[in-house]
Amino acid sequence: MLRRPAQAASRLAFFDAAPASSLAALKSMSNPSPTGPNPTGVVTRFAPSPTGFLHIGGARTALFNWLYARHTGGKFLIRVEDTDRERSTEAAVAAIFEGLDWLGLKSDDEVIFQHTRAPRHVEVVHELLAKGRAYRCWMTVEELEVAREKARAEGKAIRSPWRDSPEGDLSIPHVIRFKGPLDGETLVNDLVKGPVTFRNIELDDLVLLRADGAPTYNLAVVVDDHDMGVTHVIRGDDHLNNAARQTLIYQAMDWAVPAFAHIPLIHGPDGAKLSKRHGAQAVGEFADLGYIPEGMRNYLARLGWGHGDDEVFNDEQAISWFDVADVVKAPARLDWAKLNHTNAQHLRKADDARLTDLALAAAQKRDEPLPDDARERIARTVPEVKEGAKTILELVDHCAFALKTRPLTLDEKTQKQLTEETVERLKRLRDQLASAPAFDAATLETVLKSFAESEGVGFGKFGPALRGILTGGAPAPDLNKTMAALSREESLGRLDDALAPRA
RNA sequence: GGUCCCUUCGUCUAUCGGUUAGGACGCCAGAUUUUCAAUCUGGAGAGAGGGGUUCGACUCCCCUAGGGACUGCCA
Repeated sequence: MLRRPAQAASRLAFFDAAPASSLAALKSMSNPSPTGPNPTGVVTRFAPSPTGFLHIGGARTALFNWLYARHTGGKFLIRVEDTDRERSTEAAVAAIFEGLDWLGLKSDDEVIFQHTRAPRHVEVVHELLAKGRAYRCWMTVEELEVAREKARAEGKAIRSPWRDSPEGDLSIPHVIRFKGPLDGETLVNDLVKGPVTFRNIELDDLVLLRADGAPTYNLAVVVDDHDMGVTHVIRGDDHLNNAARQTLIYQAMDWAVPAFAHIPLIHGPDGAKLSKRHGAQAVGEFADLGYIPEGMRNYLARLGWGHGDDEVFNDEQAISWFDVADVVKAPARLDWAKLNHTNAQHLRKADDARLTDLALAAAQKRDEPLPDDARERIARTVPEVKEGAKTILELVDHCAFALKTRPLTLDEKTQKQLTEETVERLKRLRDQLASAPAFDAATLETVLKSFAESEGVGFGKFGPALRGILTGGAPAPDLNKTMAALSREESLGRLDDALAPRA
């Protein structure tokens, strides 16, 4: 049932490579396995059409393909479906690869650009013609419209009168259609939906080659999937109907039909098809909102697929557990709250240095000016605040208190708390802090506790004032952590600013 | 209109003929408390409706309703 990838290799070699302008992108996007063995023979592919950004639903489709390939020890390939030259743009190609790259999904072989394979597609069409499984059709647009209306009224598939008549004038532009069987039925044994049968009479004779000689999608996918040795076609369930038509083409060519897995689309929180009004759609937007790739992968994997009670897991676990057959049949809704939670779980596990880089980059995008030592400040603060942040953007918010420069302006609430008694007490605390053996959160916790004890008061007597002085009212973690994040010098400085006798 | 797909707490899911229908997010309450979070404990919350099959149905079958896809010389 499974075709060896080697069988496909020779075919592909005969086509020219992608446009030079895209070569750089290709290099970075492909990650050919050095050895190349593929014991299970599984080959999956993600085949986006470059007419826009990488949609979150497409990203999940890519992820499922990738997970399944990894799970089976097979290959994951990427093919750009750009047969529609009018609508395909290079900007879109770049955007899609940027999204995939961010998500960490790379092709195991060179990326295929479908339009470069047009000669091969034409070749196959001529084979079908020779086999009597395709025919030339000179129907005009007007004729088609009439036929379509009639077919719709009768509840039948559209048929061309040229199907059974002698060929017309070859010099007049015409399309080439597939000659589908009129009886029997076609079974699509879908891995997700189960067996689905279509009566062949319902399936129309789809156009294989346009009047301008360009191949159409339904033909190109079949030829490319076959030539690339794709064994598992995992794609959106908007293609379920196409699967039957495509199966017919495989059969006409005597090619093995790949396994199909049609996964449901992702809907917006209200259950409607995901669109602009639901907030983000493009994976790039999720990146800008401060989600991190591993959090996104985890959330996306859990959307429409589950493994018992496991909610938060890493790639290794996802790979070992994932199976397309377990994908849920119904469409899932995007849930921002759960995305946030999942992302937060991964954020807290992420490396501090990496988070510092991400937070700094996000902070630089904001309008507020940053101190020269912003990186150092963020680096000190990240470990103390990352557990409370759901996104990188929130992480930056939580670093804000540390990015303020002296002297801080104290809010009214804090100023009111600075009674003579409190000021004197904080001065005593200042001395304790100055002589603390170390300035990490753990040490400071001890210092604060013993100070409160020696003063014979609770934290309530000086905590709020201290906090106000240290943060200027910005949200911050526990006082000991806040001071550790600020450093001894900055903490004492902020205290001195506030405790100095007023002029 | 026709063909096809889908339907368990608000949301994501578990269950694969016998469970007090489990978990997670969110929500509510409490704990903690030096702000905002985070954290911990507890709670409310579901098998679209109707028929079958069966000793027994969320699970199998049929119908209805609702949602969706396709029906292009788009992909």
